Amino acid sequence: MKITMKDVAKKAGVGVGTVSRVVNGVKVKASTYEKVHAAIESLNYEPDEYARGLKTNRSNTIALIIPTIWHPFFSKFAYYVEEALSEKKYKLYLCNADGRPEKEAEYIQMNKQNKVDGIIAITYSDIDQFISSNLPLVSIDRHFSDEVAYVVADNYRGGQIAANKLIEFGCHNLAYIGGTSPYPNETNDRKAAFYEVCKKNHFPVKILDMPEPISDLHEQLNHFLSINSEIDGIFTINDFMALNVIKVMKQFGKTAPKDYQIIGFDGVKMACETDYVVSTIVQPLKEMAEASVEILLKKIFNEPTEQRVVFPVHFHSGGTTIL
Amino acid sequence: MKITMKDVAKKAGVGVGTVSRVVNGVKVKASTYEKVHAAIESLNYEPDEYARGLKTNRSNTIALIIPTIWHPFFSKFAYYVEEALSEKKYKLYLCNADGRPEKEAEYIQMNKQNKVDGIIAITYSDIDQFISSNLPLVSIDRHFSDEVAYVVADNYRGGQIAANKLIEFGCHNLAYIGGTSPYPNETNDRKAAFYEVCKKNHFPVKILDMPEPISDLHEQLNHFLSINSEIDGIFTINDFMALNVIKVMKQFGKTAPKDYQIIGFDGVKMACETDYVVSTIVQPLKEMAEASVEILLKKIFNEPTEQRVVFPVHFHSGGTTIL
DNA sequence: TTGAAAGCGCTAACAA
DNA sequence: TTGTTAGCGCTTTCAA
Repeated sequence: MKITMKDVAKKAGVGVGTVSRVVNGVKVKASTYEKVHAAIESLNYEPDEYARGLKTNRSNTIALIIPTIWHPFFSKFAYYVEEALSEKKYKLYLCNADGRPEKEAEYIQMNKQNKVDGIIAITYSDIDQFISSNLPLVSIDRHFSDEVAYVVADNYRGGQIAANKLIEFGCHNLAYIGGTSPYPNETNDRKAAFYEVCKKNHFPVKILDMPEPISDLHEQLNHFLSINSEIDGIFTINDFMALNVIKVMKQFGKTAPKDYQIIGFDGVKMACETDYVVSTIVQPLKEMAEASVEILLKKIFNEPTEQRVVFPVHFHSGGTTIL
Repeated sequence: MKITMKDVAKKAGVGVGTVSRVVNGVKVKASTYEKVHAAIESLNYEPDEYARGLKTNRSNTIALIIPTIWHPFFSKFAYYVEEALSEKKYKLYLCNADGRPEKEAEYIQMNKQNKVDGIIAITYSDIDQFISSNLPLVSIDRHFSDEVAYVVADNYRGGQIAANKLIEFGCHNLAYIGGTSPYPNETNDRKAAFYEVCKKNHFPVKILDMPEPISDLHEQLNHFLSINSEIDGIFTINDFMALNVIKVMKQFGKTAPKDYQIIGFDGVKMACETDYVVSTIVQPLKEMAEASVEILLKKIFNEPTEQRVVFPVHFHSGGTTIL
């Protein structure tokens, strides 16, 4: 049998309202508190969250929508989001959307169903239609509309830093390698900034920009790198692309940083205690996760909040550049 | 204003019971269905999950407790658990317990609060006290009691395979390097099996077994490997330990598989499309995740189920062995 | 300060 | 086949 407030009330010799007050920390007479508290303890009472949620329209739960948790960038982000939420007594629904916009839509619907109070999303699919202006939503790396808050790293600055570092490290023939999502997001700034800095400094720069989803990545890299064999400084859209490039270059007998240098983006580490896997432009994911949570909670409580927060990035060597 | 069943019923000119039937897929007259369906669509009605949960005592949610999502082994597991649950229309609460048993306990309590229907846990802390026999719980890699189901890889066989492979690959001086959790789990079998096979084949074998939490890992490895410089075949408790060993060996000027060979355990890959990072004993994590979900759902529905499922492991080369 | 009571939106038993 | 209704366990208003 399930213990309810009624049981506690009867045992303590008070009304259910009083039990509710004690449970919710509303002030009651000290002696009443003692009685109720004792009854709760002895019955091992736990409030039913669903009954509470029905009354209050609050679930104390938010959903995190990401492409896949099985990727160090997203799992690190999820890690910090969960940490921050846990501190505020919020629970986290995990959604691996992975190219299924209908799954994203489903979680967004859950806001109307009272199952989630808000959503943090890293999404590259076309879900604009599902996003209403009164849905508490924080988006990462992508701008939906002026009503949707978003948190982003300084992608533009990142592209500049990458170009400057490669030039500083003595590269002469630069290249950018990346993919472009069909739905615009701010990661495109990385390429733009890189290109501009190269041009401004009169360095030749080749671009390989593949529309996503990318097929025959390996082949395309192979082709691009073989017809442009003079390339000695590469900037990639992210660290995983850098790893793929490194693999292809190895087949050509080239290793970094001896024969060329390469800088990725994201600052991927496998886990908390491990090292960066390539030289990279690091996004402050912890801070970004915490900011997302903070903004989302403000939205949920209808407090005023920033609509766009930009975080600084920095270069970190991972052994694929000379420094 | 929130749209409720009452609104739908009024609009469709039926009773709320009928709306409920339509929503839950119970058979009604075709014409009634049409009317109700049309009303639902036009009002954009979404059932309140909390009201439903209050009645049914079901949340269609389960919690996944892991040490940290920011680790490819756990994030891969979480990925497949979420996939399997999503298929069954279940939602997943993510809990990074990370050495905080009180956090694990909190999620276990949530079962009583009706917030979760069951739990899948990978835990190395002392939570036996919180686990009652009627809690639907599936444990990974660890046996709690005969009432708690658990899913495990064939750790013993894994240790045997590792020893046999190293011997087959020509190693003569073997070593096991691992850590031991204060709470017993089946990963200890890896060491035992490895040791036995080495002994049976009359190969010398050195053991470095560090009690967790491990302090000065680097120093301990350094010491062990320098006083046992003859070692040319190493088996580690997991892939991350292998990576640490590789780092230390590099400082001694030794690289695998040229100067020694090393096999880890787990089969860690950073993400779906990437490669294994070391030669390793692979656990079939996808199958284990799916089995966990299946068993848990059976427990939730009070169906009979296995209490212990063991999965086979296999060797996979990741370049730190000659084959 | 507290008890009684009215719902929150839904499901399911019962009656029609 | 369908409508009516009694709660599920809680919060919160209103009186006392």
